Amino acid sequence: MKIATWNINGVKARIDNLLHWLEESSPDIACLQEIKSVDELFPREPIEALGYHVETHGQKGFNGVALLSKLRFDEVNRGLPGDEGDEQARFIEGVFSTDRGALRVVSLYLPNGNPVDSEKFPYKLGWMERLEKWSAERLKLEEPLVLAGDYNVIPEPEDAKNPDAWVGDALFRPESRQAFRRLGALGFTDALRAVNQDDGIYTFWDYQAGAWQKNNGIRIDHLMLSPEAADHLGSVTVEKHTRGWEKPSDHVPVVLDLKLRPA
DNA sequence: ATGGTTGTACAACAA
Repeated sequence: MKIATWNINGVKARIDNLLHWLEESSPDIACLQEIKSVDELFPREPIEALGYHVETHGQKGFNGVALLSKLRFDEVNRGLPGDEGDEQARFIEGVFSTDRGALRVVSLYLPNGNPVDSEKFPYKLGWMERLEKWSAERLKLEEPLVLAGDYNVIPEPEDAKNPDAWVGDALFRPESRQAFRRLGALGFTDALRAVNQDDGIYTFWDYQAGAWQKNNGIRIDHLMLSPEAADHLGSVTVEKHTRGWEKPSDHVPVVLDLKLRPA
């Protein structure tokens, strides 16, 4: 079963690319981030025409996440618990039936956190704490769980072409990296790193300053697996070619093959 | 070091 994550940076600007990618890559479950759309205006019809069920958690203008699935949703939960005042749409969980029982998949868009001297950085760290608490609870279920999305965290210097340029940035601050590592300490596996330790694997290239042409990228889109999901880990692929398409997103899809089958 | 780009119910802001 293929589970993919992709920050599409605006679903309206990216709908042609998205449909082409769905046909080409054909993930069973796709986790999208930065749809930048309210639920009512999400272009669900052409996606449903390709055989996908669509669930969104959107807001006007910014943020917004979605789950597209060839499997029927048994359950959908929107929003990361732990802060009643948080209005930002950054989290959606779907539950599916497989040959090994329930599979939980989360599409998450972790806050960027810049500038670090603003309220945005503590919001990011608070969000990561809430994610940690929520994840620790979910781990008790001992089920396959995939936390997929744009984490806005560069885990290690090897995950950036020019790590020096990111020192002090919210994506590379020690506090952000520590919070990411705490997910590992809880028992989650970074799927890409479990299958490939090479340097120079990136998932994001800025639109500015010729970053793509210089391969000045960073790896910030991650699939974190519970032990029961990691037990079924197959291949992990970064679909870098999509960054060279017309009107590309600044992120590319990361696709995980889990050795599970739909029920 | 600076400036560079793209998206969003179109206007500043986010990244």
